[in-house]
Amino acid sequence: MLQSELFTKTRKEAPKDEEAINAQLLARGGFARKMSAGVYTYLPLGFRVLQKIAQVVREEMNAIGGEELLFPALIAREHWEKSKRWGLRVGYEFKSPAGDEVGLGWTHEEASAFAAAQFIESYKDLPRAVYQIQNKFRAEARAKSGLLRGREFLMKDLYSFHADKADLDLYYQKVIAAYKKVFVRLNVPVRLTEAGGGAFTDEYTHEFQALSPAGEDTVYYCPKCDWSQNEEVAKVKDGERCPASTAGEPASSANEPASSVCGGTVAIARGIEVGNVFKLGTRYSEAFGVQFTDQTGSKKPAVMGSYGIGVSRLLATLVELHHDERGIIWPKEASPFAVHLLVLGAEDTAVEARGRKVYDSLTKRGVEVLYDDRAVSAGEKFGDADLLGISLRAVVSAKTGDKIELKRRDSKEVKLVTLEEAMEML
RNA sequence: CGGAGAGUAGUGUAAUGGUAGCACGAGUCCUUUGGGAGGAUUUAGUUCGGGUUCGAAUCCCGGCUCUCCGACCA
Repeated sequence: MLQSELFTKTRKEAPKDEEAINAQLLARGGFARKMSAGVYTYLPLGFRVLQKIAQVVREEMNAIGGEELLFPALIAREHWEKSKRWGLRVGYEFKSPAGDEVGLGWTHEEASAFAAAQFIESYKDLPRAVYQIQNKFRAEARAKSGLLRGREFLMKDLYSFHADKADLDLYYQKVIAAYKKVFVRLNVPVRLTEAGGGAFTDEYTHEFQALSPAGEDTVYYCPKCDWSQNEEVAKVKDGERCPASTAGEPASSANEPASSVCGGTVAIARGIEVGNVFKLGTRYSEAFGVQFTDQTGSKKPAVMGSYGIGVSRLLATLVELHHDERGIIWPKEASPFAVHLLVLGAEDTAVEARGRKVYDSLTKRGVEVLYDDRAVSAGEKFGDADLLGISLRAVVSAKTGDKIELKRRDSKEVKLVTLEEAMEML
């Protein structure tokens, strides 16, 4: 991609109606712009990041047997009525000019159960898991924190169906493991945190909390082990002894006797909820008739689970977690391009030709390159490179001779390599 | 939804009752090219509706929008 042809431009100053760091940097870089409170356009650069994140999520969901599909966003009132979730004042609900009453999907337990009911008939059809990556709509009373809490946001939601609770428990742990992989790949350290179920379930649930001052949840956690609870369910406060019975064990039960051997002291921090997992039981399968015949010939409702990752929230979280005074620092797997190639002094035709050759060679090899071919000063190119935060910067100029200067955005080190060496690395 | 604050060229800001100014951006021209360079020139604005006043960006009332705190919430 030639930067001179990019749809967006960067800005030196942040819009004054954005206070959150994620919104400021994303707006300045031309990744995303607000259209109204809590509603953002993902511009080409931001959309690329979103797709990178989605791809990581997709790979890990596929790895645990998830099948991707796409549910409708428009869900008729009758479906919400079945699960008694019409009129909850969580979603956008309205009557269309044609007279039909619909709710925009703020979650898809109804849609997934409706679909599953049509295909799950026997214990041989279980377990199954489907997921989608789709915009969710929520009537937030107050959108805030830039892209962290919007009224329309991109989410990955996975729904699983099981013959019994034991199988759900097994899959629940598989999803947790898969989520951990996602967050490791995206360089988002998380705490698996116990929490309440909100409008989804009465059971205890788990959230993946990325500790950050920008977060809106309050998390109690133990720095010495994995124990972590959302304040909405926490029975201890900061400064108290860690209630975990064993260090390193996932925080799976609040009711465990506190025969503490961890010895840590509970700390408090703000957290961004980037993922969550729910055991739904049979509430939705009963409402929608997701039934199967077991080995003995009797009919049973499937046991369900649902699991979410906020894809657009993750994008904002990445910015909150990884930035410096100059701009964003994208982790490699989320970077909109693999390489940001800068050519300096391109009015020298020899330099211009070398820059073009590097761009063509890398592109031909399948490397995604943003090529800054603009006729602007070196300072402006460097400034934009730092702001855009592409994980690897390459410079071609009179100074680099036949070589290419490489610098990772998250490092100060630069090294000179040949085009061949660069091709090897990428 | 309760409370607070803010809306001035594309962007960021000044002007507090008396000629709407500056910077950046954008256009044209010249110079410049390893950390947002310089000069010349052009462009473009008071959120909307009422009111007070000789006169309103400025004061008052109402609407709309945005931000922040709270409630709620992935």
